[in-house]
Amino acid sequence: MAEEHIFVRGARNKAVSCFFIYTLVKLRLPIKVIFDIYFYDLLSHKNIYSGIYKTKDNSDKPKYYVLDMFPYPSGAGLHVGHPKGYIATDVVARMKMMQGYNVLHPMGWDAFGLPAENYALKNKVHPSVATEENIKTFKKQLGLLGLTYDWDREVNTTDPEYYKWTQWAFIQMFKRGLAFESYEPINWCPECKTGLANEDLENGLCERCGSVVVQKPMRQWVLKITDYAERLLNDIDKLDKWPTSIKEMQKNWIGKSEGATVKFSVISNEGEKSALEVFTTRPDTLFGATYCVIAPEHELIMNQESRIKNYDEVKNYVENAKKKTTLERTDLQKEKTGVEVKGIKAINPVNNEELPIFVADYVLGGYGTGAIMAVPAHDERDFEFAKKYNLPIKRVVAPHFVDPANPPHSDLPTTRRKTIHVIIRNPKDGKVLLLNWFTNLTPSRPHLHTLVLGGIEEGENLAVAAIREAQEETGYKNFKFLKEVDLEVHTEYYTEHKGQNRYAEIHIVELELEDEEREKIPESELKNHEPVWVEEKEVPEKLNVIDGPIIWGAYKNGYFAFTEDGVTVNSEFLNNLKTPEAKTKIIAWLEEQGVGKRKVQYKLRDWVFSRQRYWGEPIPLVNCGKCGWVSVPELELPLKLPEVKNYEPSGTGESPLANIEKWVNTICPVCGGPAKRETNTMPQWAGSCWYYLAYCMLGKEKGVRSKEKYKWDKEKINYWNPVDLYVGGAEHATRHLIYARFWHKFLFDIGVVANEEPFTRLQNVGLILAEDGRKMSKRWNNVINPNDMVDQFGADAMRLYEMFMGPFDQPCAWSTNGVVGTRRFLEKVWWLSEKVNDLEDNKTNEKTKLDTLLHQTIKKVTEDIEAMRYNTAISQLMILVNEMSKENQLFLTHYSLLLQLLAPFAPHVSEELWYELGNNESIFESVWPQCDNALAKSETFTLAIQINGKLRETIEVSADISEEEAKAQVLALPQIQKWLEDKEPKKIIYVKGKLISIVV
RNA sequence: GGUCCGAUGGUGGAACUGGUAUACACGCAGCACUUAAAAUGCUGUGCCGCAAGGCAUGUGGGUUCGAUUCCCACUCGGACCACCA
Repeated sequence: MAEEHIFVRGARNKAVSCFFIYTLVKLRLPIKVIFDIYFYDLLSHKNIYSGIYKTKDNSDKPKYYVLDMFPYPSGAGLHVGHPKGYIATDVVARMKMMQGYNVLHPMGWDAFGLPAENYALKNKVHPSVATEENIKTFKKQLGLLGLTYDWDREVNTTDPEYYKWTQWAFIQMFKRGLAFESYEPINWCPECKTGLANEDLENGLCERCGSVVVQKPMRQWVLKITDYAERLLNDIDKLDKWPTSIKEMQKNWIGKSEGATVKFSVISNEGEKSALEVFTTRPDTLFGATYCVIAPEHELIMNQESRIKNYDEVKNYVENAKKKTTLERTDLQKEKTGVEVKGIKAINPVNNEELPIFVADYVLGGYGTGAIMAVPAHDERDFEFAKKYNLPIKRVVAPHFVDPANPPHSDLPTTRRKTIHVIIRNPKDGKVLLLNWFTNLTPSRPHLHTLVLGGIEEGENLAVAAIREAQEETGYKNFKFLKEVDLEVHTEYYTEHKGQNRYAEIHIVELELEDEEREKIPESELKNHEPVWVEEKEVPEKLNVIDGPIIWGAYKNGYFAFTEDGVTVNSEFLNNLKTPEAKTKIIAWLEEQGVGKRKVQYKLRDWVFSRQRYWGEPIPLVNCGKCGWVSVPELELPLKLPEVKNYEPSGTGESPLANIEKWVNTICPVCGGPAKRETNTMPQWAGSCWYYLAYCMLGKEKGVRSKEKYKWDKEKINYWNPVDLYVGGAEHATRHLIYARFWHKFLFDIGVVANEEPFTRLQNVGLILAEDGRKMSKRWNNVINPNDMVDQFGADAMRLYEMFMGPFDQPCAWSTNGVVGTRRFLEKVWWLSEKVNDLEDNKTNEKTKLDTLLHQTIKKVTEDIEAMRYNTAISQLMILVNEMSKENQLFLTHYSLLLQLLAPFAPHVSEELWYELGNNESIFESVWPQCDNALAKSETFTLAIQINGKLRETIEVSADISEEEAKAQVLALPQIQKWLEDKEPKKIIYVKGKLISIVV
């Protein structure tokens, strides 16, 4: 009842505001007319809207479930940015309603959380009291906007009747081993005095309060979301109506990597053996491992005092690492540090090399096995560490290229040979000698430049080969060998001048020209290429072969960590295999030898599900000395949050609930013996994991009243789900949207929901920024309150503006001037009603220009709302209204169609005008207009005429003009003749319905 | 550093699978109504040029009869992730 009342008054008081009355008065209309316009339906039509926003669970109509991410009812109330998403779903809901769908569009409150609890701490009031107040404010604000929410289906996560089912799902997980107790060190926020999940961190800081988070080992409940990692990842591909950005973010967050574990044996100075297992995604580089690194938390250093020679040093390092905050540990500017663990060595299983073991905090305890094999040649972090501590770097992967300009011919055999590339420098002027290849030899590449290069002959060393090639190809006689560049490159290509496929194993040597003494270059060389001296800075540009940049880069900057795929070298039985094949082969070998196996690793961690705070769902478990952890019997649910005097968390890792002895001490539901309740509560994200199901569990049918408020009615749940359209902020990509997908998949597995994914289509709302381009915040004093906007311009103008301001999913700065614009538009629509002349209606069957525009508008608005391109839908409506304004009178049918198209955006004004036209039922009970394609089709179109790609003329032609006719008409035009200057057109391109392009 | 996205008038933005760049709105200017102002209506509004015309979609190249749209390189901005082996 209440909201119907608001609705009717909304139409009068808000959309048709005092401002409007003022206009009427100014126009000196008789007072009675003003009164009529303003109050008439309040007196007599109060009931025409009743019931249309009540959702029915049984209907012959197809269902449409449109959902908003429900808000946390904060004390600050809504600002103008919050309702953007709600307005958008409301537009869709209203259109779908008119299109004959049974629409569910509900709203609720995600009300557990720290702000309410902190408020309670400060003011000594129960969090539920403040929450209730805030909800009232929110509801009032939303009510002003004329949203279609069915408030009979309002949910609240803090309602015991609601969290009963949150607890129920937890118990199901517990029973299936998906919830387990853990003592791992976790993120601890000293300010909020609670443990946090990985998802609750922002750059190593607490997402709530911004405090520095520390690692603290403590007892906690953890949900095994990693069991679902593979399915959560794979099913992303099924979500074809989700934005790709969100899908990418989820993929990255789950972070699947495929690799292997490798067991290194560890041997102490005294000959004692143990093992060290590492995880690597590059088992193919095993021959290149030059040391191992373990995380400071690694068990190898615990209880090993006797074996580790420098135990004090190691212990000291580990202690320091523990003291570091997460922020310090992940600071990338920081240099890597570490300490060698002396007295023990790791044995590389593949070649029995003894490798030193380091402890360093660049290896994370919580990922993989907490230990790595370091391959500095092919990993940037290991490379950095190895450089710093002077550890050996052994290359085992060579970059591999296939020259795209001259790929090998598949019908020819390939000659493989060791090749030398020679960088020759003249010390006098610093120039570099390149070979310039003759164009007739390399027609596919007219300006080919290479280094001096050639094959290494049997028994030749690099220096000898380099000097020999340099002499032969350049004629200079005296060179000094400077160095070999530390890189081997493999390149495959086709030599045009020799007609062969080549596979070159390239070694790189630097020579210096000693003097200018020079012989004539042999004819055989000179017919292919000529040597040219090039300024050093021009080399990168000139050296235009596929392997040029990497070779020159290695020469200039020295060796770098080559982390890409390539070809394995220096690795015995793996030699000459490309990286993927090498991986397969080494994994097979490891498994055969029993020293390793294939392993898939995820970045996603298990979900730390305990909070040491008061305002959350109690975890429904009891601990019995005899039976261990036992779940609360389902019949006793909900396990209600007890009243407490002091909300202050102890900070010791116990929740405030621990102090309530009466509540804590209970009896074991299994053996009847004494037992203690779990005192941790659930995290804020728990309640939002299934709320979209709760809306479907609430429906109140006449005469059917269940004792339970929420009833797990599978029929109803399966009728409405999955959600057809889900709208909310992108910031939930890796939190709520992963948790909810996990929770839903679990519910699917236990057979209580029918589909595997909860949200069919997801749409992100772009943030509304303040007029100054910053985020709206009390801090900047730039918050705009929707209530003020509604008072000043009316709810419809505000709704319309938020939908018009830009693409829906993009951030956009607020502009109150923009609201003035949409307000003006609505007034134009209002005054158009004066021009409606129903007597003339339908008397003529002639198709008018307005018919065409109107039906084009129907098509565009329908498609645009469906695709959530509201800004262009509204601009089309504006075009239509501008056209209608030019007419002296309007047909009733035309004007009615306009109102129907406008209704989802501006429900108050449209409803009112609809009534003024003499309709007795709500505009939202009318049927959404259908586009008549025959009417939408234009009789003529503007043909553009281009000459040499430039627009020169446009002419209006009949829509069904033929190609020949069009060409003839165009060529006959004197303006066009002028451009052609008597020249014969080379080509005439005709694009139907668009243009003619003449090439002269 | 990685991944993704974006860059169009004074401003927010439009342009379907390559086909008339700047729709729609804001702002600005002029005119009408008014004693005046506001409101409203009409007209104009990318840049250079008297004009014919030329130049313009971050910068530089390429493909094409034709590129805001496709390809390559770069610059700037935003979002997310960030020592994940």
